[in-house]
Amino acid sequence: MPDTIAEQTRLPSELFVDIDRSSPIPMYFQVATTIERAITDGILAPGARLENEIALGERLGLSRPTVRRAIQELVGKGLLVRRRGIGTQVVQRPVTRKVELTSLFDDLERGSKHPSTALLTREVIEADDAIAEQLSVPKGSPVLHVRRLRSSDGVPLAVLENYLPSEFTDITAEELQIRGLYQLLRARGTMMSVAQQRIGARAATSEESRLLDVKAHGAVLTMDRTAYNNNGKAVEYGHHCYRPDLYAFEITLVNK
Amino acid sequence: MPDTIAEQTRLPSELFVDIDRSSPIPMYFQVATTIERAITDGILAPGARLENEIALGERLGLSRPTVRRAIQELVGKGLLVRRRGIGTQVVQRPVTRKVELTSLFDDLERGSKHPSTALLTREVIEADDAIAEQLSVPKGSPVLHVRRLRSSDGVPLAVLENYLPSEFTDITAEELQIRGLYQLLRARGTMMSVAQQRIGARAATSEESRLLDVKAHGAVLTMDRTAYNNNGKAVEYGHHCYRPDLYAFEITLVNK
DNA sequence: GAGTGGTCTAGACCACCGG
DNA sequence: CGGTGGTCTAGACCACTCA
Repeated sequence: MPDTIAEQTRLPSELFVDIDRSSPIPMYFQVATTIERAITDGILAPGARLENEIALGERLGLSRPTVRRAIQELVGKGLLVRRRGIGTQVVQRPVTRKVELTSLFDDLERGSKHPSTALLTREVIEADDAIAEQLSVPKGSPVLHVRRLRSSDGVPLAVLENYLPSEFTDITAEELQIRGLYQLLRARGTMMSVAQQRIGARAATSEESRLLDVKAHGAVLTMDRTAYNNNGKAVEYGHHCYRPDLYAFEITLVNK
Repeated sequence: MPDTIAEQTRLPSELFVDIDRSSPIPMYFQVATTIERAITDGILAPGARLENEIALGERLGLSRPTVRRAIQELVGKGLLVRRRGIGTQVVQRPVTRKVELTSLFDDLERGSKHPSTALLTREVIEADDAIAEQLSVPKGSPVLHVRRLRSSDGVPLAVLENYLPSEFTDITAEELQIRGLYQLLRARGTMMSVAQQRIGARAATSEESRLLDVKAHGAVLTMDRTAYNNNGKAVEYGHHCYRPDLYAFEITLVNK
């Protein structure tokens, strides 16, 4: 059975009543979120074919590039697929989208869980070779070393070890207790822009198995990350260690 | 020390002599790869500030949207960061970009390692609930179940377990021996378009520790993936299991 | 041949940033 | 204030797919 062309689904115009030309939110973004909601609400069924860009643009009073960008946004999220000469379709997803306990680090703080953090270590040290290289600072320059235990609903979830360059060595233990590291950096005007992560696994150290309540030499999930601010400068290096039965990373890959 | 504005680096025009208007390769792509090469070659140093879009476009005889798209391509790859009112800068990277044994699965086949695959199982089974859901096929419909041991330079690296829907049940054991699964699908006209991955860790089963030469109940890195073709249809579900001392996933995250 | 997405142009106005 | 990127327009031509 070769590919059959799905019936084109015309989105009801009522969906788009919320788009507001005078809003500071870009039009392409408003259109993208509207279509995304139509997908998650089931108005656009999995496999359904979308209207073409031109027609959609005329209905919305928007130019083709703007509509195109909105659609491209959802292609990048992995919700739509496009083929030249064919059209745009909704990706076929499993019906039950259960995600359980899941995915990337910040999700925890957005989710309905109650995260808490215990500060294990806070010290200013001199950067050794490895840290100096990761942060692009001279060897021996002062860096803040932080070690925390992150829990969710009282259950220990991860041991977080981080190194920050000298401009952050004044971050206090009190600040670290109440707020996440990224919130602290954001409050200081540092916006994360790019991060490189490396996800792996290994056996737990004896301290990790004690902290995380994992059996001796049991498996832990690890993530090493170097993050850069919008100036291109490295502002954080972290080595994190997760309980594998409570944590996983979810990633969506697009195209090739 | 607040942000200082880096000196603007004007890329030598000689770099762009290769761009070819009549080439089928899009202009934005040619420009993007040229700039990317300038970064990796060190012509654009980490932290260097790029020419603005307009000026670059005039020099190359290209419109601003085209140049913009080229730059955006590299922002998406995490090589550049942009700030309104400021400009575009190269991300500060650690000088030694050693990646060791690394990253996502297909890399292995592109790399200089010598991959080999041993077929452990090939059978057509009826989809149980979990498989049926992942592949969006009816429960009980025939699916191809494949289990392989992937090695690199003779060292066992991963146990790969895959399920494919009925249109692929005719894939033979011989085909699986000599070519990767994705190459087989591509040869049949199936292009992967989107994939959802979930990366985690757990203790190895006794069979896995035997196959991968990992000690009993040692840690393994796992990846579950559902891949969709450019029609939005699920075409593969896989559960992979990696030796954690030889394998890790590298990811670059952009923006927020 | 008709319909689709992929690329490209030549402008325009705005928001944000630094000096 | 001038310079930057962020958004948007209204067209154009092409490559690809299907009937």
